[in-house]
Amino acid sequence: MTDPQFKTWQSIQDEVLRRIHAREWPPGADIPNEADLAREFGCARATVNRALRALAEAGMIERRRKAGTRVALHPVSRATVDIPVIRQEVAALGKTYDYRRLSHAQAVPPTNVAQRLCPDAPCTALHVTALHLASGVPFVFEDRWINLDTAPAAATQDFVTTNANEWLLAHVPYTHGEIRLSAEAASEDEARVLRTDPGAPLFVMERLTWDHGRPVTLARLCYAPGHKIVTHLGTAP
Amino acid sequence: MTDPQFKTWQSIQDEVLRRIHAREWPPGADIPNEADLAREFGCARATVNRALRALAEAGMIERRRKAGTRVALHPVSRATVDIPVIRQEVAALGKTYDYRRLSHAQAVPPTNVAQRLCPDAPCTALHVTALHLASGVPFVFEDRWINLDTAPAAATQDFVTTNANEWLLAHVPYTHGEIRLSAEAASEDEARVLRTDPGAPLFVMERLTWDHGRPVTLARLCYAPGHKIVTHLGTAP
DNA sequence: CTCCTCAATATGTCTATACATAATAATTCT
DNA sequence: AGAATTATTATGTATAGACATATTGAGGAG
Repeated sequence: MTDPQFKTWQSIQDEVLRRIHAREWPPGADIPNEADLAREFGCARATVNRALRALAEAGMIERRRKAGTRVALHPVSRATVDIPVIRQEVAALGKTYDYRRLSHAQAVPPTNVAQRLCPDAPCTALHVTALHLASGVPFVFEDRWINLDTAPAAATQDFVTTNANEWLLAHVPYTHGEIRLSAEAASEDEARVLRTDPGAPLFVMERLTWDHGRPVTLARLCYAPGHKIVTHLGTAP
Repeated sequence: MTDPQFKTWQSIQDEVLRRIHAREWPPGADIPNEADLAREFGCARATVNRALRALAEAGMIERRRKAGTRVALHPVSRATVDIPVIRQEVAALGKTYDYRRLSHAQAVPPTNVAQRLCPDAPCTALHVTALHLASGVPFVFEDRWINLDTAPAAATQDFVTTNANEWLLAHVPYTHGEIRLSAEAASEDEARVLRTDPGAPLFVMERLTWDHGRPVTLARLCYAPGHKIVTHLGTAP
């Protein structure tokens, strides 16, 4: 049953997707193993592996050693979000970027922050608040805590001219992070800084980054009203 | 300079990341080609390719044929968001899922919808609004348009018992999509349906899916106040 | 000087083979 | 029977070699 029309891993990926959509392989079903598929498609196992691995990364199928490969029961679509540095985000809008530091102090983080920034022991932290502007208009209000145990070099910076995110990107590596997105009503302070009304719906992004299990920084970014984030599903943009 | 300590593509990825963080290869710099790196690390070129490809997918480096590989100038962090079917989202919260269709009609989409759902020609579309509930409490208000030229089978469905998203996932394949996230103030209608106050900050997700260049459906999902989306940066969750 | 063609080059992919690893199934021991 | 050990199996990964493909840059024609 060697079919010479499937030569590239992309074409194999397409054929597998077709069978899933056509319900030849319904959700939850096991699909043949790589060796059998390679024989059927008339290609090397590595090529089948490449195709199936890509589909697994996209969340369409689930793979486990020995257990085999099965079609995902609930096709979780996995979207990728590009999160640029704010300076770039502003530049992409064709506006001029400006940055203003509002406050800067070493302090003991409040419990809700400490819980995530230093869950194990009490830590010293740097608290920085700042405003990012797009052509003079408030764009993002940033409220950031930096764990000085993980990033001691940050203590030497006052972040008046250099924004904290860019400095950290350049000087403190991180291995992984977590981002929480939500909609929240503007507080009195946030409304004043962002020049909007208290209660206005704000897009809020909370970022917590880690370096090999050690928390680096927790940033809360409040976007001015009207901000949108665009992400993509599937392969092509 | 063959260094036998780099055997797996993961270890090579780590080493490349280390050099990027250590500024041995600063942002924007070209990095050696695969063949040279393979020689340096004492491994096969395919192994280096695997490592670099993963880094490129993560947005850390940029690769172009002939031009070579360079460290990304602006380290856009690329986060992956898992977007489950709402039924699963509710189930994951330990609540019981319920679905209620509110309206259903074939109609000519308003211009702002038509612009995205059928940019080329006027099209017939199906308009469905529905409410998703978690343990009886309004969870998501859905306002969806379905392009009947792309998905004619949808015209036979009334979506009273089957929710449109799940039916579409099961019957109409899509190749890619776009998701827009924003925070918006609840309108009168939205507030009434979601049992909240007009002006309350709502997390809004607009999804537009395509099948080979043909728009399938445009869905606007308004989450009840308090909803958060969590995403991950880097490899490990 | 500009446009075009062509060769050089780095990444992209495929193949065949081999071994590693995780997880299950079968078997043996207590 | 129940626990511990071993075998089996499908995926995960590494390798060397080959060819494909996109781009760039140089050289030549107009």
